[in-house]
Order: sequence, then structure tokens, then C-alpha cells
Amino acid sequence: MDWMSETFEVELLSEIMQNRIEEIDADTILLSEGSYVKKIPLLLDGSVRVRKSDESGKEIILYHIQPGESCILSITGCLNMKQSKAEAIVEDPSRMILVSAEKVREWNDKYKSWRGFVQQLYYQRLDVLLDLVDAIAFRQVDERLLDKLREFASKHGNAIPLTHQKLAAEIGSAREVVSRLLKQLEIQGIVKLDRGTIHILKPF
Amino acid sequence: MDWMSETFEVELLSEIMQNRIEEIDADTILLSEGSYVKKIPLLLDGSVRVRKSDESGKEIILYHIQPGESCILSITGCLNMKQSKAEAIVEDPSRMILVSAEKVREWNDKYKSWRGFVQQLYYQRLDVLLDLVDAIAFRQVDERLLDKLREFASKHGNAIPLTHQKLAAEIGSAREVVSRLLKQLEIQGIVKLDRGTIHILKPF
DNA sequence: CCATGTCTGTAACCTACGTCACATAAGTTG
DNA sequence: CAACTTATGTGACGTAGGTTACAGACATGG
Repeated sequence: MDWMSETFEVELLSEIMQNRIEEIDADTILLSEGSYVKKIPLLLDGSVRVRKSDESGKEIILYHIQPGESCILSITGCLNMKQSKAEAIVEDPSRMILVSAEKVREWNDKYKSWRGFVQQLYYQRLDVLLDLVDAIAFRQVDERLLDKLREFASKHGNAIPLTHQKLAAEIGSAREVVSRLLKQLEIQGIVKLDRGTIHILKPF
Repeated sequence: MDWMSETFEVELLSEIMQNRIEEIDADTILLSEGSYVKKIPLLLDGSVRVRKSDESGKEIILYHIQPGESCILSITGCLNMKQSKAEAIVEDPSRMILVSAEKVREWNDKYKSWRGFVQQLYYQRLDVLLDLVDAIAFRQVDERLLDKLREFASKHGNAIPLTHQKLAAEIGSAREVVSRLLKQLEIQGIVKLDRGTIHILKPF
């Protein structure tokens, strides 16, 4: 929680600390599509994924929220009092502070450091959304798969805990397609596949 | 320019008015990919499109800037001193006020109404970007074409001034594909095609 | 250790759509 | 009006990748 004292001014920090720290289980839905935002998460530990899905069950991951970050969609939704266009799901058991929407609106006027934090988030998320648009509009799934593997490898090291299904959701494709591509990579000696884990054998 | 006095407090308004109003030709590039942001446009009249393209010349339109709006990518880029990830191109001859990046950073601390304006923009653009992701990830081009036609019809009425090429760029597809689909719609009696214009004959 | 759920492998198939290669038509300019 | 340039029409073709439909492998809990 060190990042907090560096990010926020003391007064704001003490306001934040008035909220309980919650422990939240994996797969809890923090925010579902179409609902109004009541609580903004400040993630201390763990990870949250934000995804968009359609009726037929297809889905694509927009981005992941890491410790020290928050959900910009929640904040925007809160400041503008609008319904959410995506859902946020806890992916690892997480610790977070949940701040009420009113507080966030208040802080937005009151604390410069809070505005800086939000601004930073906006920048980051806009950035990944643009990359995402670029990826799905222009690039093929095999390329996107490799990119995603690199991204995960930089987070988890060479043993990436991920099922084909989840990887497919990450890049917005189908499990069979991912299995097919991964098998190719295994034949090329680039990865080794285990149940629930992808081992990166050499850089690519 | 009425919207301005409703949107901004008087003090900010007078600061804004210290800048000249520029008349800018169609096809002028306001911001190109990879460049740093120096000027933020406040659009008074006309229209600007923001697009992402790849090396091979494929492109997709992210959104259009209308009078009373600004370019959130420019503002984000400016506040975070980062390179742009998309380009902004004037599409109709336009009148706008160009504000220096320093001013924008200053106003961001100084004027609540400016922050509100920026917030509003963030909300709007995030919203269309999410819709865009949804569209290109999950929906087929014929559907997206119809959506786009509806969107343009609500702006231009039933005679939409648009070439097939431009329409293709809007939805991130190829001209031939769009021609084909439009021809189908013409056969169904839904549109009538003229050189450079699409007439909507009945609702769809 | 059986049963049930979760994950992976693989083949066969289908189709939306991008690409190529033209032909024609409609403006435009000198 | 001749010579371009820009917009459109259309067939033929290729293919990435989604879908269907299983089967086997592994894990987990009663």
C-alpha cells in the first residue's frame, strides 16, 4: 500500500483509510453490464479483469486492473451517473477498498492528487483500448495470441497459468482456434503445454 | 458558440477568447500518429474525424468530433505528454480555436468547468470506443454497415454524402464489400445509390 | 475408485469477407 | 471533347478462423 502515500495527499489518504479493506473471492462480479455504479474499487492486491461480452456468450477482455489501479469505467460511470457498458470480474482473490460513488464525486472536486490518479487511469485505459481496436481491426489471431502470451509471460514468468478457454476470451477468439495455434507453437518447440499451464520454452 | 457560455465559467471563457478563431480546410491533418500534442482544438463549426490506420493502408474511424467538442486523445496526450496513437483529420472545412497544451494543463487545475468539459468528453469517447470494440469483435459487417447508415442518416437526413470508400473506412472494411452490400440494399428498395450520395428510401 | 466436471486434441466443414482484376460510368480540366 | 481522375459494379477466388462434434486425459469429491 506504499503507492498510496506516494499518490495521494495525506488528507485524502486519511479519508480513504476510513473505508474497510475488503477481501474478495475470485469470480466475484464487481460490476455487471447495464448496472449503475455504486462502489469504486481501489485494488490493493490481486487482479480484476474487465470484459465485454455479447448475448451469444462470446467475450473479449478489455484490460486487467492491477494493484494500485482502479476501474476507470466505474469512475466514469459514477461521475456521469451512467450505466456500465462492461463487466468487472475479480480474477484472483483480491484485497481492495471500496469507495462510494458520492465520495468519488466529492474527491474529484476536492483533491488534486485524486484527479491526477484518475487522469493517469484515463490515459492508460484509453491507450490499451486503442491497442485493442488496432489488434482486432487489423491483426490476425495468431499474432494476437503471441502478443498476449508475451504480455502474460512478462507478468507470470515462463509458466503461465491459463487455460485455452481463458486465453481465447482474452483475444476474443474460440477455444478450438487457440488450441490449434498453441499446438503449432508446441510443435515448433516454442511452448510446452500442460493442463492449465503454458510453459514458454524460448523467446519468440 | 452559445454552448461555450453555458459550458465554461466567464473567466475561462475570456481566456479562451484570447485565441484566434482559425478556419481550417478539409483534409488538414490536425494530429498525426506518433506526434506530440501541441494544440488542442475546440471545434466551433465543421467536423473532424479521428482514425487509426495500419501500415498496409487499412483504416478505421474511431469517432467524429462535432461542434462544441474537442479531441480527447489530444487532451490526454497533452496532459500526459505522450505521443498520439491515432490521427485527427478535418473532414469538412471547419472553424476552431486552437489552445496551447500549456494552457490546457493550466486550466485543468484552475477551472472546474474545464474539468467538467474534459470529463464529459472522456465519458463520451470511452463510450463510443466500447461500442466500437463490441462492433468489430462481435458483429458482422452488414450489421455494422446498417448501424453506420443510421448514424449518418440522423446527422445528414436521408441524403448521405458519402462514397463507398469512405463508408468502408468508417466500418473498417473494404470498398468492394461495401459496394456489394449497398447494392443488395438498393435491390431491397431500402436505399438508392448515386455517385457520392446514398439516399435512404425507407427506415430499416 | 467411480463418477462427474473440467481441460485438451483433432478432424471435417462452412462461410464471411477480403482480394484481384477488370469494366463502365460520371465528373473535371485543359 | 479528349484525356484524366474518381466513383462504382461485379464476378471469381482464396482463406482465416469460427463451428460442430467427438474422444481422451486429467482432476476432484463423495
